Amino acid sequence: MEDLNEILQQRRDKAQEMADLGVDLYSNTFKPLHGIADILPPEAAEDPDFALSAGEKTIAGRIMLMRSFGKAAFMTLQDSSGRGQVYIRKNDVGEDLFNIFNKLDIGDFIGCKGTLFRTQKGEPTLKISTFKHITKSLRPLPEKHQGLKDVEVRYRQRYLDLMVNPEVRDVFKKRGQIIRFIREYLEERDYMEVETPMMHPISGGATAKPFQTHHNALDMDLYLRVAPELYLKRLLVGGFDRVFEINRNFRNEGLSTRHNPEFTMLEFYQAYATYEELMELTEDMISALSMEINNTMVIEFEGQEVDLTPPWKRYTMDEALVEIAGIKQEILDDPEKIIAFAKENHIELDAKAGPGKAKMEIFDQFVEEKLINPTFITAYPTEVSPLARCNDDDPTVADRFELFVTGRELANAFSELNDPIDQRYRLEQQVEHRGEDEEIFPEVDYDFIRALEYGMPPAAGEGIGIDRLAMLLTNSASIRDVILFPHMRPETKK
RNA sequence: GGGCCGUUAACUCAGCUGGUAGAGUAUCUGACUUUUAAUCAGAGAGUCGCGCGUUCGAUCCGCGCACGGCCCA
Repeated sequence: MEDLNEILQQRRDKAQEMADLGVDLYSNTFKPLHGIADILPPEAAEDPDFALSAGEKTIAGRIMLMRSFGKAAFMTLQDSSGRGQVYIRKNDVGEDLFNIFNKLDIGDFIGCKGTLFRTQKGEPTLKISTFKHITKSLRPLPEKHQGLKDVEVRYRQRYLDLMVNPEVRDVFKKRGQIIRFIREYLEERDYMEVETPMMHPISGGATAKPFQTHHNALDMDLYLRVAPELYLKRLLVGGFDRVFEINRNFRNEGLSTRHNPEFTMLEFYQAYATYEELMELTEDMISALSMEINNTMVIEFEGQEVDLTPPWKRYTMDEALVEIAGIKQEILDDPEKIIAFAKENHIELDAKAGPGKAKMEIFDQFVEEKLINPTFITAYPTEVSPLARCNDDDPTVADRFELFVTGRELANAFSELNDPIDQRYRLEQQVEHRGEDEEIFPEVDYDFIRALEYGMPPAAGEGIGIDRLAMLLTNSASIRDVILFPHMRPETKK
């Protein structure tokens, strides 16, 4: 027998009493016809001249609040449209139903029929002519004013968080709108949505620690994908000129306010485009998205103002290091001095790391966090861009950009390398120069090389972190606030 | 992995110099047919995260562990 505390036991006792009165505690026969906030919109409460809809209304929802007067009561009901007030009187519903009403708990679902009116204080309200109990709640809801604050409970029991914290519901509604907007935006531009494998025999497309798994029937090891890139490019080879995928990537690395082991990426590829055209597209898409979601291009994030109005600032990596970090150009021009500079600044570098890697690490440490308004950084060292096309005039840098906003990387894009000989060489170099890290498994994907040998049209491709984009547009400090069920350690039994 | 902080009733939080625990909400009982943090009267509700230690005595001090948060790597 479960050991129940007082409140849980009282709820169960009341449930039994209701059952004894002939109430089906978990019925599924009531069909709501109206959304609560649709017939009782918040603006109607503000505006005394707002005309309430006439006729009988049929709603269903969870009881969030109750104010009882003995023979009458007000309740606040909540459904997916929002909240609204209902009024019940013993005279209106009769003694039998009112007895059942007296057994209701906050948290129960009920269905109500009635008509709309305004109370003496002007609050639009549904006057109940009859109601039906729909679902019993056996646990008490969190406190009605303070809500649920304990972040651990909010993440572990997100259903509670969503139930009682309307602003959390809004964040996830916006997340859905963001993804829908991006889909429509790309489809309008003749991009086709595709799905590529989540389980890869070779972990490729990015340098990251993968999760490993095993297929029993085939007796083969597999990796959860760290990026879909190599498969999407195969589709360019196959003849789909514009493709995109919005899906999960998995990286077996630490957790932080910006990292969850599974996260959502948009990747898209466009044949005959260059990284410069993708900068234009990115500016246009994200600024339009901000208008769609927040009706403004000037948003607040963590107390600072961020202006998403295009055009956005552009720097080459060297320009950013000189102008923002104040590093002398002569250091950047000399591979030995760059590595020495990194070491002087306590940046740990792998023994085989070259000047490009050092430059990137210096950038991460001295520049990244200072890029608050959206900023494109271009001319990345080719050394750290194994899948990108080299610049025609300066092959030491790649035709690549990354986008930074609020000190965070938001997007990474480049003109794609489509020379199979060069690609094979660069991937083999990557394997050869792999670090001492035992948890990454660099391996050349020779089928990808073979695909390039058939000929991939020139193209540009980009990845945008959807979670970080959602953070930006919902003013959320932690990635856990935009992921419905963020990764947590197992709950310890209390 | 390191540093700092947190964990007390279902929820939000107090708890002094170590002396065996409090409030509001929620719940229960009673009153109340237009409230909206409804009101009024009364009541019940706790393994003070877990373990060990110090002490006559630990929610409080020390050590360890678990979970979480923030910062750093």
